[in-house]
Amino acid sequence: MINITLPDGAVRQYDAGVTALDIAKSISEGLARKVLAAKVNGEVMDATRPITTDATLQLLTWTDTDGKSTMWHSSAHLMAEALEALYPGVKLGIGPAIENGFYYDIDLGGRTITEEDLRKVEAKMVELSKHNSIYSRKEVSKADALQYFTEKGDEYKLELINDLQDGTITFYTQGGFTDLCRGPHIPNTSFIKAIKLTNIAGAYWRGNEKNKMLTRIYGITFPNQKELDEYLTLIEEAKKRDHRKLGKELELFTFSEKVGLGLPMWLPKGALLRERLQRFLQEAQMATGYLPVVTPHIGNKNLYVTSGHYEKYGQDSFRPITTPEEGEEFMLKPMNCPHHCELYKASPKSYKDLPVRFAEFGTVYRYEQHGELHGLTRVRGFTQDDAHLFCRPDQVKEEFMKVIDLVLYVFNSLGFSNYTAQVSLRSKEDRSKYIGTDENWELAEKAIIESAAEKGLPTVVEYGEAAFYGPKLDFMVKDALGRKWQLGTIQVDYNLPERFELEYIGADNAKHRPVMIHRAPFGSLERFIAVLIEHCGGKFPLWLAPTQVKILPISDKSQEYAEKVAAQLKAADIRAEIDDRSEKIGKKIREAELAKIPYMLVLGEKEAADNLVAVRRQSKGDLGTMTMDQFKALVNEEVVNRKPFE
RNA sequence: GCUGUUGUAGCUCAGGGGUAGAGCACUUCCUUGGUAAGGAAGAGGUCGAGAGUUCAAUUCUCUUCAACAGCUCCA
Repeated sequence: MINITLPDGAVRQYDAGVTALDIAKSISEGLARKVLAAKVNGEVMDATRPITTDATLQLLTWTDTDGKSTMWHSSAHLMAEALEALYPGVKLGIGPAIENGFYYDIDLGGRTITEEDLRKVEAKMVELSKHNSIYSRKEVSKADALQYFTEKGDEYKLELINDLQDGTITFYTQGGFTDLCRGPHIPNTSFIKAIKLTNIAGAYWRGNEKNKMLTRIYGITFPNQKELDEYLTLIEEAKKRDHRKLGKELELFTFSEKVGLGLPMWLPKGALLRERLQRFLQEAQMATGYLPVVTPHIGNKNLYVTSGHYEKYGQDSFRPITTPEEGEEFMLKPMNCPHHCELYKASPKSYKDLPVRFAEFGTVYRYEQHGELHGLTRVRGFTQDDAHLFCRPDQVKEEFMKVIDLVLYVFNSLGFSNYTAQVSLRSKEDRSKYIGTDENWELAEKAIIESAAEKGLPTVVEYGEAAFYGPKLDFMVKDALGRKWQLGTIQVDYNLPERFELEYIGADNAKHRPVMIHRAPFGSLERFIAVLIEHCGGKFPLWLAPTQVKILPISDKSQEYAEKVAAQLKAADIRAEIDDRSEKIGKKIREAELAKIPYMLVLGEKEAADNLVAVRRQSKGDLGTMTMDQFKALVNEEVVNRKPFE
């Protein structure tokens, strides 16, 4: 007999070799029907695997993340089975579960697959799922595994098997389909009730752009149709919040093919929003000892040779600008750090001067590959809310933590609560792409890891994500469709100070090297605003709204009063516009609602007679009448407290 | 950059080998209306660009440019 400890602490006894599914059955039949997989001693495995020793057991169902991903992984196998049935000879790459659903990379040998084909594959999957095929696990020797896929003629699987250790290889079979797979899987295909293949895309084999591009089919499955419908509705809703769509509708920004790809242009309303954000951060920075600086948009090529950026990015960047004079080359500024290093050198520094904090909203230009461009989140010209802190080694941690505070202040003020803090370190394998000594890197990595830990940030560590000159702490936020974007970033850098030979005179009257901290709480104004738009669905907090109040006279008779009210609001620093068209009040309200203007003032003869305003709140409706002073106080209170728009 | 999809009026989209249509927006006129669309008339497009096939191309073919999805990349 073995002891099985359940999540509630209860211990039950079973014969050795019992399966999680058996245990579920012993608890209740209803539970057994829902079990997708099991977590045994912390490891997720098939609910049908025998358990032979004492263990802790958690039964995984659809409500568990691991339960979902097990089902989606099994769904990928089901899709592969359907694909083999419909497209004999198809070769399979990998087919994992992802955050929302699964995909399988396939090689159709020159054939293409269309959206309509996906519907056929879906239908085949539904048909196969009804066979209630069991997912059965089998351990195989490397030789047998190689033989199986050699006969099948699937070179991708052979490549995968060659990288595996003999004795660790397992196959899973359901229906007529067998795949190389570590598992785990759901007990049988009947759990998969609702299926949607969402899209087709290309993906390089093993993520390497030198390799062949396979066809990737994405899909998602659910245990019932209702949940699938809800999911699809959610996606539709999310698309309505897309910043590219809202940016156009709310007249915030635009692009022009003639101006160039990835070069956003800000329309008046968007520019106003940008300026509000800029002023907000400037004020916070002035309060914490930053000094504003301004540097030019171009820099001599030698500046970037010194910094190392030219060697690293010169070939993949905008080409240098040449002058009529021979031999002079300038580059569009792709970052502000080298300029700031030279600013630091403008005067000798004492240890008493440090830290020096140079801040600049610096517009930079980077040649991003065509296919990477994406709305405002990935562009070729953008403005960083950049600053460089030059400090003594003993000040690094304190300064770093103050920057974390500033980033969190910015995020909190805008209601960004679901970020992840990512510690981006060097790749463990390939170190050739980084500059500087191991010693400096270790110092920098240590400073970041310790600071983040002391601030209690929930962090994830990613290797290979560091900048070439130093590690980073990145604040990642998701857009409407769940794509992750890096917003705030803080980087510790021991390398550029060395390359630029930055110095300060210490208390010992000797020269020392300062440490540099790069930081940008927004990341870039463009990307930050993109994510902000998607977060609030275009309903900006009042303090940021380009137009805060729309004044809606009921008829021409109230025009004069409307203008008087507008003048008073302007004097109170409230951004208001009058809708003086000869339209009915219902239409004016509808359009102001759709434009997501926070407040509407409906003004007719009644209001004019009593010197009042009838206030309407966007998406909330009529708030009744009040005096101008009351309305101004209402607005002011909301602005000062930076209340989020509900 | 790679794979796939798309490109028709300012916007959202329909159409289709015989040189184009709707709704909204826009202009003018009527209407002066009290909390999510008042009415009428008008104007607006070399159907992304180039080449080919054809008596004839916006429609078919090829090339190219751009957008979108994903991959790769991101100082």
